[in-house]
This record gives sequence, C-alpha cells and structure tokens, in this order.
Amino acid sequence: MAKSEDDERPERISDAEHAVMETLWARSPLTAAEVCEAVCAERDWSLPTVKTLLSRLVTKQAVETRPDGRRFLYSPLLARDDYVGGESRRLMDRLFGGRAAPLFAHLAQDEALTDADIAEIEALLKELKQ
Amino acid sequence: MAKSEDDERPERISDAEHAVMETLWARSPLTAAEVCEAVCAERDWSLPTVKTLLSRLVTKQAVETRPDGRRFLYSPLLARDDYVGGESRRLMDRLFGGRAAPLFAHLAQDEALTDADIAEIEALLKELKQ
DNA sequence: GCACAACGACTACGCTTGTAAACATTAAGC
DNA sequence: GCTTAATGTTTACAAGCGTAGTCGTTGTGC
Repeated sequence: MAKSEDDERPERISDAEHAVMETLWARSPLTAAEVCEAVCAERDWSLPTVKTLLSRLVTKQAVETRPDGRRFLYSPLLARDDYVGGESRRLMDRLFGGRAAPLFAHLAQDEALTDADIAEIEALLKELKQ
Repeated sequence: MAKSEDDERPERISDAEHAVMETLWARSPLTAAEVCEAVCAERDWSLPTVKTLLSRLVTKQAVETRPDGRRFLYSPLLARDDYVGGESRRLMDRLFGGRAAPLFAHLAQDEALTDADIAEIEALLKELKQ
C-alpha cells in the first residue's frame, strides 16, 4: 500500500549513531570536530569514528550537510520526535502487542515511576479526557 | 570492579532470537522442531535457522536444555518479565532520560493510546496512589 | 611558493546477526 | 545388520556495526 520504492523507509539508526544524533538534536549545525568535542569524551571515541558515523547517517538520510568553505556543517534531517516515536512504537509492538497500557503497567510494577511521573501522567490523562 | 567472569551480565538478545524466546515463553519445554513449527511459518525460517538461534540462546544462557532421549527440550531461563523490563528501561534511559512521564507523553501525543488504554492506566494510577 | 594542518572519502577489520548448509551421530524400521 | 530419518554441532557467509587508520585535497601561515 503506497510503498513505492522511492519511499524512503527510514533505515534503522544504530546505537552509536544515535549518540551522534542526540548531539545534533541538542545543537546544530555543527562541524564534525564540534560533534566530536561534544560526544568523544563521554563515549571515548576518536574523531575518525565520529566522521564515520556522520557519513553513515548522511547515507541513511538522517543527517544533511551544508558546505561551509572546505568543510561540512551537519544538521539532523530526521526529527527527534519522529525517531523517538518510531522507537517507542517498535518496543510497544514487539513486547506489548502494540498496546500502551501493558507497557505502562510494567513500568508501574517495576517501580520505575516516580511521584513526579505519576503526577505528570495524571495531568496528561486529565487533558486527554476532555 | 566486582566483575568476575562468572558474573553473568545478561548478553543482549537479538531480534530474531527474541522471536524464538516468545515461542518458548508461550509454551515450554519444546523441541527444536516444535519451536520451528510455531515460528517458521510467520518468519519464513527454516529449521536450521531455528537451531542456530536456539544454540545462540543457550550460549547466552537465556535458554536451557534438558535431554530427552537423543534430543533436547528447550525452556526459557530468562523470564519474560525480566527481558521486557530490561528492554523497557533501556528505551526509557536512552530516549527519555530515564523518566517514564515523557515516554507516556509521547505516546499520548502520537495518539497511540486507545480509550481502553486510558481507562486501564487510570485504574493503575488509582492503585498506585493508595 | 611550500610545508603543514584540517577535512572529507575510502578502506579496514573484528564482532554480531540473520540465514542456512554440511556433517556427525544415533535411534528406529526393515 | 544396514539404511534412513531425526537431531545437535560445526561451519559459512553476507550485511551491519563499532572503531579507527590512511589517502587525497585544499586552505593557510610563513
């Protein structure tokens, strides 16, 4: 159904790539060096690693480049919301039959919910119901 | 730091492996052939594939075997709840700063919540609050 | 003008994953 | 007893991933 082949089904973004995306979502456009500055300390990567990840993300059309002199400025093409939504749905589908309530129940049961969480969720529910 | 090598940090279970686990969680113990019967149709796998996945799961200590004549009966060692909990937490940590409320907010915003979900979650909340 | 530094592109390489065939063993039927 | 079917083990192999080095180009400081 409406899946022509120029329809880019978004290729999956790996864990390491995701870390790079987070950097760009936080601030962009950035040069490769700037991305490394932000992320290499935490993940203990070298600049070449970041460059590889960036080009893979460009290939996957999750990141776009704009030339700036002899270098590139990288910006996210994929919106964080879309990524996050996709991943959340994937998890729900795989583990909870696509339903949100069991996921929620699981979190509750694991005591993964803080009081603040509960309050927030209540507020959201109230909004949803009207 | 206290990471002796008999300390089993649970190795990650891949997508394909997860499908096999679901089969065993649904019913166990099963023979390899029975697992295939349950899962090969849907995923379009052959018996050898299932066998490979089963042995990888045994290596990862997610599945245990019991000899039954010349063949094996396979049972889950890893509890579904533990797996599901781990995966849920992973997602929450990676994408929502470890908080449940933003995850929930995202689901709500994507209209991934059915009326039934909402009702169930309300009930759960009520329980949590007392 | 030339050496050098910065940068992207290309290449590399071991590991995991998805998928499966080949092989060895053994219980079972004839 | 011998063939065969079932079953676990070993091996295979391409793609993806994590991690990084090398190469070629080009702007820059002297």
